[in-house]
Amino acid sequence: MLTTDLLTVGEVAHRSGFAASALRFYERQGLVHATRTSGGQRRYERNVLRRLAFIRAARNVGLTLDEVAAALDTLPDQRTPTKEDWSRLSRTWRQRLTDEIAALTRLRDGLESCIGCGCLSLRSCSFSNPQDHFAQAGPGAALLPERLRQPVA
Amino acid sequence: MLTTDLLTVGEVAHRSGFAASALRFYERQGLVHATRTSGGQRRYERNVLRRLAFIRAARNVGLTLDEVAAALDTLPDQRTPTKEDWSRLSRTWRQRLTDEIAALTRLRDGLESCIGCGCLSLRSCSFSNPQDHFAQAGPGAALLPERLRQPVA
DNA sequence: CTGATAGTTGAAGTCAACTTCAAGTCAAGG
DNA sequence: CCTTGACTTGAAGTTGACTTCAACTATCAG
Repeated sequence: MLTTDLLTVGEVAHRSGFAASALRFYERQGLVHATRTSGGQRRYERNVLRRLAFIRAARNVGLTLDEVAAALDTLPDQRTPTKEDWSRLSRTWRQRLTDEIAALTRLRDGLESCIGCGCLSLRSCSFSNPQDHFAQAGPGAALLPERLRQPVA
Repeated sequence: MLTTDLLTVGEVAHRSGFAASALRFYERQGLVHATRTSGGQRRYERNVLRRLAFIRAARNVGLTLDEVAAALDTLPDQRTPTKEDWSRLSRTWRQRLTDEIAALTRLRDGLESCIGCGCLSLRSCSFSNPQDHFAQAGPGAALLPERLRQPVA
């Protein structure tokens, strides 16, 4: 490979929309790879852009970076996803989105039927208790899948 | 008011589904209030349960605690929300849910039309670039409203 | 060759919403 | 009175996904 078409971190940052610091972070996490110049600076192959696009898309769907890493690991030898991979992985994502949409819709419709009833504290209120079970959420960031499981006593 | 119907933090925790530590945290944040025994232990009035149900419902919709606090502040003199208040506030929530559902649906439909096309890196891919603008997200937890705005370059 | 611009590192900070901890104090049944 | 379980506090830790910082170093147009 010629050095001619290698990208600097700044170029990749600009073209991918990720901050340079995020690219360094992703590298530490093993999500992307870069070669180095003799002076130690990163040089990226062009296909990193597609890989980053894949990462961003996965993040948009709500995958954690660990999940993204796992997904990328299912690809033989770290290659950038092909059409087939994309199709396979995106089917899972579609299901995830569908589930989230369904959960949000249930929540909204429960709210709809609750407006004006003031029944917040009742167990029968579908808005307060969208999933009918008493899961305890852990600490940390409130992600969508978690917050759809919070019932009211 | 008689001391008879005041609740301990453990009782409130059990009946509200919030951990006792969360109740203490909410008190520091000014979201709930408790009187104290001569020995310094918390005693809650029964209506705190409705207030907590309100908080949980708001959290389920995706409001931050700051937003919940702001919402509770719109209630005259710290009283527990009435039917009217609940109705008023929940109308805003409904819109929020509707927006989130719409955003997720757009995302999924974009994905749908992209399956098999492998077009991830193209600007025209509605899945990679759901909002057609180039917003930079801040740090911190990936919340739903944020992650729907992440485009791919 | 030089100066501006861009890149390097590890460590520490950020944010939200809590939880966990250590070291002790209170309440109440027996 | 005593024991046991519930309660108290402030400080620090947790999680995920990064960002910021300080103190250098590399690259390259002119």
